[in-house]
Amino acid sequence: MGKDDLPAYEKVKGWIRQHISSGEWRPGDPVPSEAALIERFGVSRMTAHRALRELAAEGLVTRVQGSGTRVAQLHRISSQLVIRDVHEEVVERGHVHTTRVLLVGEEKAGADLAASLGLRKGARVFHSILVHLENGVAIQYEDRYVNPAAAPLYLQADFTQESPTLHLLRHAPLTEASYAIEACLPTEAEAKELGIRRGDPCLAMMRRTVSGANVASVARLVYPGSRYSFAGQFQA
Amino acid sequence: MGKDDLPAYEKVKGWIRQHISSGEWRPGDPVPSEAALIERFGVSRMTAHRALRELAAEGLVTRVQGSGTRVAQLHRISSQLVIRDVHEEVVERGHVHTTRVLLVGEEKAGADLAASLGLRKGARVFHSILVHLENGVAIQYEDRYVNPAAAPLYLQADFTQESPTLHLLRHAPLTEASYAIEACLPTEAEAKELGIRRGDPCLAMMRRTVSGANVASVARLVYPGSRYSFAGQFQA
DNA sequence: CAGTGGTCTAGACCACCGA
DNA sequence: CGGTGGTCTAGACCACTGG
Repeated sequence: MGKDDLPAYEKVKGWIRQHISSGEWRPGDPVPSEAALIERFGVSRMTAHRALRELAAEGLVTRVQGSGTRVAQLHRISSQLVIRDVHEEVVERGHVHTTRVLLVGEEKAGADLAASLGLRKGARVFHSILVHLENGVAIQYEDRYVNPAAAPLYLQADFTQESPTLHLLRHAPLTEASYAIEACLPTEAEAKELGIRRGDPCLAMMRRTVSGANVASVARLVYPGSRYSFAGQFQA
Repeated sequence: MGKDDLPAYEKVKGWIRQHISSGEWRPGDPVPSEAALIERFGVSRMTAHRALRELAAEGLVTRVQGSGTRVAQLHRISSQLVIRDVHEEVVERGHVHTTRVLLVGEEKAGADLAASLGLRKGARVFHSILVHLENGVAIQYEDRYVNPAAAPLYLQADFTQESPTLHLLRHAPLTEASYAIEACLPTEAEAKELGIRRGDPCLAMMRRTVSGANVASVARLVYPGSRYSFAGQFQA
């Protein structure tokens, strides 16, 4: 069992994958055509086609109508960068997550902020500043602005029990997000709250989330460089 | 035209996608079954199935055999972080990429390095240090160790013409990679070559690539924080 | 022109879930 | 048990590529 009960298209995919990762078929080399696979595996064309189509979607082969299928030139290094709720992440490591709430309130948006949130200048926005601690050590300074239209109950939330990220996910399902990760030095306030020096490098993530028709939130998350890194991996 | 000549399965996908991203169908809500889509769109089951299967692969819906298809819980922001060849990236921005080669040579690996590369302590390894410039401005300091077994011709390469990444992709097709992104301060050498001050924060990426049975390379890539960021986005 | 991939159909059998 | 999704086939028409 095991390999025997794999679907036919998976067998075909595995066979091709093996020839590629073993180096037998080099980038640019032709991959057997659908007709050839039909003969070799005794499958229908739809099945052979699905195998090749999925390999193309995975970036392992390149297909050109009328020309054929070839081993892809560059296997890009890519990886799913998953941005998660801090609370979830810390708890999963078996550690204790606590939150220090520095500010929860309402403000009038300046021009830049209003533009980011898709609101008029001077519109009411919610503002929160928190520090997240892992086993008592500060790992993230979270400065967040929220669009009241997306999460009207934001100010009532108890952020020591429910993180802002979680509150937003619950009340404003995510449809779109963009982010940028930069290196920076902490502001004076950030350094003080994180318990680091002004000269200690930090990772800063700017994140903007959209829920349906509204921009839900813009946040700046600052991580002490010495205590946090983004990691990931990629497998062919 | 335009939307009219889309394949049927794309029309079905678009229709479902629209209902989800507009917020009309919330996470957990049921998505029309294959049978329902067959009726509504007048397509065959294979076509309806393909639409739902691809949406599931994209993470937009969840399918459970015997139960049905539902809108996925989008409770994590995730996005394809693509790590690309610097040269390609710069050229794509319409800028000029140049390289300053600081070192190309052979060394004996210390214990840590040997372990990373899967070699014995004291084994021969290739070592290169380069600076990549975009329109004459340094954007990346690349310190790389290469396993001779994976790329025997590494020392002969002209890195002003072919970046180390590209050379490795050509001679040692990528099968696996892992990375970590951190914030750090540059070393004295890095600061000097990048034209920044010792106190300027940087992004550092540690990258380890595997090709077939060999670890191909370990690299440390340092980016000036003021000139580079990793960005991405996620769309439902 | 022959060979390739892109799409689509109408049926089929199976495994699974929930009432 | 009926409804669901997972897989598969045999055949079809089309668009594109290359010699």
